[in-house]
Amino acid sequence: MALNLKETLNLPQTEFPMRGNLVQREPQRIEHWTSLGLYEKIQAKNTGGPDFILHDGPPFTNGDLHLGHALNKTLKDSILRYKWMCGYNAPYIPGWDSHGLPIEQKVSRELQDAGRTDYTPLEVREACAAFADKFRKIQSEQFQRLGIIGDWANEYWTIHPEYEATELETFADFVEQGLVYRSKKPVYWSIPYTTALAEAEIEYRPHKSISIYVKLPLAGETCQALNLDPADASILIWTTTPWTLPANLAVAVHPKLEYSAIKTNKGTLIVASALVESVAEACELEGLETLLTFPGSKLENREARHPFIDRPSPILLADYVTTESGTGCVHTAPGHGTEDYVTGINNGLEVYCPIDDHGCYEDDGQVPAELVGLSVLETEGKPSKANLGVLKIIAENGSLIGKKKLEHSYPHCWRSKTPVVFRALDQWFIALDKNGDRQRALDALKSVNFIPSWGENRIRAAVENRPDWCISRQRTWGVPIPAFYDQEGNAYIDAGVIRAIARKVAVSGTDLWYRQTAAEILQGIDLPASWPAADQLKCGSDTLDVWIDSGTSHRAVLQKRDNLKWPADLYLEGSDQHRGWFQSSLWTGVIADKAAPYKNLLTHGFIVKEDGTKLAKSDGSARPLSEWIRSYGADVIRLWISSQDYRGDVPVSDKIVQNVANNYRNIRNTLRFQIGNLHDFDRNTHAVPLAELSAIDKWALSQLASLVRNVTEAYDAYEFHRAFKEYIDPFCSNTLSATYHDILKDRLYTRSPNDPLRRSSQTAIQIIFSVFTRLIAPLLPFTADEAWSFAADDCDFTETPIALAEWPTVDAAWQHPEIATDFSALRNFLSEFLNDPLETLRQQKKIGQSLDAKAVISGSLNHPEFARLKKYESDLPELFILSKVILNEIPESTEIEVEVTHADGVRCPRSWRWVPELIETSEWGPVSPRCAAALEKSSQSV
RNA sequence: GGGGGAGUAAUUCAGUGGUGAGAAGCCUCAGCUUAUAUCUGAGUCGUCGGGAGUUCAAUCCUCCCCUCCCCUACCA
Repeated sequence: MALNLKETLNLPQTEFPMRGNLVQREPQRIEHWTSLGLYEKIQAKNTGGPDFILHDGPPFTNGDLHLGHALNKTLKDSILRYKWMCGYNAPYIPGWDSHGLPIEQKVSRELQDAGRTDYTPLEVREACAAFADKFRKIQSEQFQRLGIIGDWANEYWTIHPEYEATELETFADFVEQGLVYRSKKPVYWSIPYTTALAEAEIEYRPHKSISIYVKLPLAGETCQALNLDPADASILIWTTTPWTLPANLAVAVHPKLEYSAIKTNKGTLIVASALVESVAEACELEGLETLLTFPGSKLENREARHPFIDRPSPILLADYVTTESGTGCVHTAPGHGTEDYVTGINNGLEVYCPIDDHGCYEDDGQVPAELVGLSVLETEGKPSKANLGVLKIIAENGSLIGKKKLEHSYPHCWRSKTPVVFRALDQWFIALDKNGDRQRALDALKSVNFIPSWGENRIRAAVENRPDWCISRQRTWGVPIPAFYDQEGNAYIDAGVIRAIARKVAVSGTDLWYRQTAAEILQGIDLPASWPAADQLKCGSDTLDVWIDSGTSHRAVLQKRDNLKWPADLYLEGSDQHRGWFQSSLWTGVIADKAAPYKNLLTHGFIVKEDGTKLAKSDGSARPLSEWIRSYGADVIRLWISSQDYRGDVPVSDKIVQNVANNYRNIRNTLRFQIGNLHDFDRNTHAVPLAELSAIDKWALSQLASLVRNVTEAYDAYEFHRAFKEYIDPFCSNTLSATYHDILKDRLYTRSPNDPLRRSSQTAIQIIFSVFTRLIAPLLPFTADEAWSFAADDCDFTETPIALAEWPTVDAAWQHPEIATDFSALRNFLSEFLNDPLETLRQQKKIGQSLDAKAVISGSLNHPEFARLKKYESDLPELFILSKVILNEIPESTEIEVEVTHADGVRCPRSWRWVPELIETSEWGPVSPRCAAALEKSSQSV
């Protein structure tokens, strides 16, 4: 009876489920890890090991996590899990960044929606703190759901009082070094957020500007000097920001460029000679006649008049003027541009900026009445009222002679997505060149290792190019700039005072600044002699740029905690952080600690759609992380991350993740097969000495040795996608599933439980399983731990999780180079010479499985391939999964000939192998002699 | 405008100056029913982004072009 016979086979037995059911089961494992205190156990295990400090970049706590967060934290987690298994002392302190404009904006809106309009700064801050706390908790849970292990109980947070205190102390260092200054300079200004912005808060987006050509009439003396008719002679400027015209104080020309005075139907115009043609086209000029040409230097000290305000606009020389676009005569508004500012300062012009905090023209007596109050802010791509107002004026007075739309990239506020304006106002800055800090920063980068290497260029460029750091923000949700002002508005700032305040902040947080008067804050603090009395002072209302918050983390965390050290071994963030956190941390490190706070800088790209374009909420491609986890489970998402080359952009789609889910299932079932076949194997009593293993098992262990070496090497280089795609996945599907396991079924299932060959293979499987699960544990922590539990304790949740295991190393006894070479050659022989004929027989319905066939291979022992076959003659039926392999020696032949036919004899109903004859057994009926012996042994042992 | 990265099977990744460009995988067919929502075999799929050049020979080298991504910028 076949059914009875099936019961005599040693089939795999395991409760390890074929399907992971990850979505439901993973959370249970997290609970188990937490209740075990897994993180603490790992730290305890590795105390005294070599240090590896990965410093976590703090995500901003203003919403749910998305795949980008998952990419970042998963990479960190995989690295740390690997390092932990390797014995490194590597504490992981997750961090959070919570100050800043986006939260404040959302909270303000919520307050307004609730009908509140009169809230105090303190109320806003409290609401912001509550908001940040809510999302800190949500994000923490979502990260942990991904399997991220860390010291979640001792996370760092930029709004913790001690953290804020360190930040202020760092700021005191800056002040002490004389780097902090206050100045009226043009800065990026976000109108919706009514605040200055830093470089890192700018993003370039396409923008449609109205570019205009405007005549500025030349002063009489200038016309005389050039011998032009004062009635219609003007200098022609070009600008893409009409609203800056009221702030025009000068026109800049290049001293060495050639300029022409041209008679046209729209008056006599001065433009750069090289641009006459393009200007004529853009302004539809006719009847051109060049009156004279001269170098720009000839215009020095000459004067034009503002096109609609009664004041002069001197002509100045500047080297940056080009003939790439425009007219070669540059509209200069020192309050609205960096270069304009410099030119203005050099020529004694006022830093004039008649725009208020909300982007509206002020009534300063100079701005035309019809413009006062108009906003320069563009909404939904429509021209601003200010632009329209200016256009109207210059169109009416005839100074506008050309107008053209121009699409170009323009700086925008990263949060509100509106165009920023350059606006000069009093702000705090950090001087980056004063003490040679920029050069020190660049030097410090030389000692940093970049992965990938091109990261160095990126941060180097950011450091080289950034102007002095504008650090003041007109916001309340942040760390206040500890500056005081007297009644005349003079600012007072002092390192000693700041440090004393920091000590108070360490206890009560920076709310202190908003709760107390200046006199109260300064109570008990010695003021510098030059300061007025404390009761004469007011607290400033600006807060520090949030990049100082997060940029101080290495000081607030690495330097303050006993179990950490400075500098970090590794920072790992998205490539946008080259100009963000990487850079701000570098500056604070170089200024305050004279060195970079990191030794290695690893960056990853961004998640994009399958077609390489950005994710968007509108088409559903920007789903929150929780949805992905709900669909696939954390391990599949993690495996997807591991399979991607993160150095570039990382594409994602359901199809892509589903492909990875296929790989996942293959790995899972391969593990299941191994666990199931080890159910009756006790390593201590059944293991066969490695030297006595059968050849096929020695081959498998050789493959394992290569795998360990290759995967370890890939992990050391943080190249998870190579580890997985190049080594782990092929090992699993080719080496194990398609080859080794397939071959082993016969011996594992049909031989008696204690048969030496069966025990030999179980010995090898046990080793492979133990090693393989550890190799994948950093990538697939849930599945590896689940399998580990079943194998170790035959339960779902072991008390000694795989994360506590040691990283596997190669045992010299696994290596059998000769067998490895021979067997791969023999398997090649199978696929090259045997599979085709087998498939033909199968198509002809002559055989089903390959065990129904036999092969006759003829050749000479002089032929190396035939000699190799001969060498492993007894292994061949197993290796080829045939019932019989006959080697037919033909001494003189030069070729190997193969004949595959249906096997002879009768089919054993138990092992399905064809044998010459069956033996009758009393209990089981006729079976092959080998099966009969196996059955007898089994019944004896029972 | 400048700089960097990338373009190889639906997809994710390998790879090499030289006979038929690989792995996984998708799809189709078949086998097994003793890993069975698993496993095995076979077939299919790519003008190796386009064009030109160097070479006996190019997917790989050179040049030009196209597309995508990132960074950067004083287009005033």
